[in-house]
Amino acid sequence: MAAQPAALLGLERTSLREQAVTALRTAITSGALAPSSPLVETELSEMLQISRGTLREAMRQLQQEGLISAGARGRLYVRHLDAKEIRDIFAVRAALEALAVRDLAERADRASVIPALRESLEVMAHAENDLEARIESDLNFHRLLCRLTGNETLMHSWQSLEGSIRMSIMFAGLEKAVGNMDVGRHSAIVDAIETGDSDEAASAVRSHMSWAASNLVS
Amino acid sequence: MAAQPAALLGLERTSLREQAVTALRTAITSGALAPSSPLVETELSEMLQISRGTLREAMRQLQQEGLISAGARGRLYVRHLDAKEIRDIFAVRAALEALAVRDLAERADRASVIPALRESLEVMAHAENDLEARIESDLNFHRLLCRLTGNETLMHSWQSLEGSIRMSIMFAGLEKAVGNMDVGRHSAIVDAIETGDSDEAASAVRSHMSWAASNLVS
DNA sequence: CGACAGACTGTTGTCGACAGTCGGCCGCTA
DNA sequence: TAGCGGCCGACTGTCGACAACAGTCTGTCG
Repeated sequence: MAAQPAALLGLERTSLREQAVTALRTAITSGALAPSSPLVETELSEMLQISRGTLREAMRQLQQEGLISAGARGRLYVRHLDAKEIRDIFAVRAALEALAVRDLAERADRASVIPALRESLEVMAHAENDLEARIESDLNFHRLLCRLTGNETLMHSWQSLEGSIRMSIMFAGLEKAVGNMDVGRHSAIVDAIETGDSDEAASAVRSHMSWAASNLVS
Repeated sequence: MAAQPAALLGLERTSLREQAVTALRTAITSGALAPSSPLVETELSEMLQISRGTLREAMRQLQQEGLISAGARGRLYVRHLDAKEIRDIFAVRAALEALAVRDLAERADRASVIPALRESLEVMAHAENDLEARIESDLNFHRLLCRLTGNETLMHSWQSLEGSIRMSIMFAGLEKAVGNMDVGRHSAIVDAIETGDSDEAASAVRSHMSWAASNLVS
């Protein structure tokens, strides 16, 4: 997410709230803020150098994304995931992505989406050694599956889950997670879409997800 | 979403923000706030008699739920749905609920969830004349499907969609919507769960949803 | 020594105000 | 009269301060 070169006309202007959202999101999904640790408004607002009101809006958004959970009396905590929750998250994710690939595979013009997917796989293959990069390219691929459907609601639901997915990966440890990012496995999904076999595509996604979840919680 | 009876010990202590959220939600899903109409903070805060900061938090939440969409320069509008978006919403909904019923049908103790579902159908059957009540009981049934799985993530995702579903119903008109609330159709889903036929249950949900969506946009 | 009243502290809920920015109106000018 | 520049109203972005409430500590009294 590097800053645009500000190509003359079209400046980069993000509100403090947005900046706070991304800052908190990465802080949580990177483990800088430990799970179950309390999120005190006054502390965070001072750390981020923003007012409490602005911070509150950002937290409300993260809460809706499932990265922050509410305790008694409005108190907020970094969400804690146990093994069951990780499985649950991946079950929902599987359902959403299965819908996506099924939609793509059933299209008459499905050939037009293949190049983008193959290119995404290419990027994934080139990120062999960098753990971070592999994870990012993996998530990019799966996000792309949803985006290509053009179903805004699906895209929105998936993105609401993205934070939880990242937390799952962090919770399990990066080493375990990269085991899920096999290019061959992903390639099978693209192949199924290309041949138009929607059942095969959906079941490939589902088995991929259930395997990934088992791998993470093992 | 009627107010709880405040059952002695455990009073009704809802923050202004929560009250604002539900007030705005019902205002939007009931059509009191027309789709695409601009939501001016100063106006709304005065109407609801709350400060802008409190209102902003509420709006941020509704935005995440998909009831409010953002325009240029932070301006917010009531979301507008076209036919395609309604179909998309119901496609995602179908995927989520198919996951739910599949999960329920594959349980060894699936019999334990049947009574609650049957009772929910009973309520639906008794709300023959009241359009509002039929819609509520229908949504209650579908929400119950998700809740019974015990999958918090699934429940959360479904609820994020609930507002959009209500908007779809309002957009299409209540008369069209009630055509989807046939007890027999819903009963078929419960039957499939009871017999443990997960494929049948899932496909019943999917066909129910695609029929409902077609009906709404017709 | 135990228990209870009271002050105290930490934290969230809520508010009003100021500042920045954009679109539109109006008058000036060539 | 068409173009141009500046003023004005309308909103959102952001902030700091006050109020309320629960939990904790402390001192005192039985």
